[in-house]
Amino acid sequence: MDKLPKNFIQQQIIDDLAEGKNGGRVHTRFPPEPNGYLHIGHAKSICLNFGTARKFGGLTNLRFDDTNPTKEETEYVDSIQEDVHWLGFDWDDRLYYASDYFDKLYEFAVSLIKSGKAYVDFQNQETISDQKGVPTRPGMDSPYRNTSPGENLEIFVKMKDGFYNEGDCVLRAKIDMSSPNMHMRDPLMYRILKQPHHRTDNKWCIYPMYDYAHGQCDYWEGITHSICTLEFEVHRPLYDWFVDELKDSDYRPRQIEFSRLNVSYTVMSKRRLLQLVKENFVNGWDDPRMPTICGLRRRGYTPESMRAFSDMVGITKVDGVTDVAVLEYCIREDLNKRAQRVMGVLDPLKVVITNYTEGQIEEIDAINNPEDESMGKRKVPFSRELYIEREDFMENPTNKFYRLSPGREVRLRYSYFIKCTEVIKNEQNEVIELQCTYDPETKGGNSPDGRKVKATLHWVAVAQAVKAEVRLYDRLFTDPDPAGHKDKDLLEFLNPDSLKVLTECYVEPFVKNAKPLDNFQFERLGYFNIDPDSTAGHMVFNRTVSLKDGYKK
RNA sequence: UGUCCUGUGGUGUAAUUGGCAACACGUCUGAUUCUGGAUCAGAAGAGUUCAGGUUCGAAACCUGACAGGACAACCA
Repeated sequence: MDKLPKNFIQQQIIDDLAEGKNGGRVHTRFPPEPNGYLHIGHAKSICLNFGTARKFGGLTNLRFDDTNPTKEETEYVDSIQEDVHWLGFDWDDRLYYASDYFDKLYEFAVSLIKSGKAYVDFQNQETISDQKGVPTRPGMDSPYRNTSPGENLEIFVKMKDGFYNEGDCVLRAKIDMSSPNMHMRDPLMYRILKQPHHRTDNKWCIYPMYDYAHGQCDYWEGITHSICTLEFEVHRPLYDWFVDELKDSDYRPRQIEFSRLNVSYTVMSKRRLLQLVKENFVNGWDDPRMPTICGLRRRGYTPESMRAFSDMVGITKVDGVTDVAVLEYCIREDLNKRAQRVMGVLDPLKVVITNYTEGQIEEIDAINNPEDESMGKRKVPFSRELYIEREDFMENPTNKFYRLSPGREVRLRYSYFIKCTEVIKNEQNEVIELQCTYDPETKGGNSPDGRKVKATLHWVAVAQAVKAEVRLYDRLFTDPDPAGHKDKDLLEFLNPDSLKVLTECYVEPFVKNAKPLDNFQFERLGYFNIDPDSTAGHMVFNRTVSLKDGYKK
């Protein structure tokens, strides 16, 4: 984590340091608005902010950007802190809220009014908007633009004291109505919202706008590098304008923008994620199909894999879409080294070993993780009646299929070679059972005569297996860039098969005392974890990601 | 008919700041293997959006096009 790949932001920090700016300090902040759950794009920003500061021996604050009480809730504040911690980062005692600065922001507004740089505008929203003009044409001055500072101050105090109603008036900065940058055309600083705030309750009825609050909060916290996403690029002159009015030393925070993360086959905007939750297209913010941090956590992703992903995608100003395969690579790579192996059958087909003694049970040695010897071994029960994966049998095998078929010998992992002698079907001509013979000489999985088999199958013993529910997830959308079509609604691309619930699955008894979120590899199938819905009597697994499959039909 | 930003293999990034385009994912071979996984070895795939210019030399600098994005919430 300490040696992130070099990127343009680090280069700028190096340059700033070389110029001796800010006394050699590096101080960043992660400033979410508590209006939703964090997603993997935020994870990238968290890793960038905390990781960059750490690299330069600096600090990172967590700050809730809570300037709009109509959208913000304590539920989100709590989940955000949980997610940042889970990712492996800590802000020590530097937890801040924009609302901590409401008094100071008010005082600063008063000083701007006194120096004639802010005024109260009583026009309605539509009129103000019309006067702003359009990007290609200059705007017009408001008739309230030249109200005297004294009068403005009097009005602003009344605004704060609740004398006016929502929409009656706003406080605006007096900058430049003909600026080519729309954000400089006398931007709003305060609006009236007669709404309780999740932290300040009813103390305020005027609330600062983001643009008026952010740079000042950065300044008061001693932030040196205020990293945000590209859409704030055009806000930077305004950020600088307020900081210039405020600063009283050489220190100044600097805003740097990078491109937000997009991942193929999913969406990354809080608004759209909220829609998926509210309209029940998913089962909540932590639905394992969601790109939210809590969703990915529930799905089985580890903090390590998410940090690795964050490092891999890099930091630039280029708009693009990262292939979800990169994310999947990161979790496979991590879990391959760490996950406990176990055998589980998702679509069971019964196998009876006709020459195996009825009632006999053998405890077979199995390796817990071939990538990590220190994880040791476990015992797996073997008996006459087993389940194998239905797709591991083909009655009339194609030439690329080398698993079980009539007359063919394969290995059951860690146990014996078996040969299929008979296929039993029901009236619908469906295969319901296989009769096989085993070779007692092949115990442990190798034949003393050196004969080879082409396939090794996973299996579980019928009587000892734990019955489980397994939830298989597929991409939420069928289009690589579902939000990227101007003419089409995102919902048109919802994948109807993004969730498949299997209720007749069997897993070896080893998993019995596992806890929610524990990761496993089901051999030959993929990585699975225990869903929090799981109970002692009803185990529920999520498939985090399948194994790479080299078998092409 | 504005301002700002961005254009490098399929994808994401890199190129020590002007020195014959590198890495990762993905894809495809082969070896190996009691996971069709992992591992190992290798391959294909861009001449850097285009056109000019500066230079011994340009992905990088300049000019001009073209393409994409952001900006006209009392959202952040």
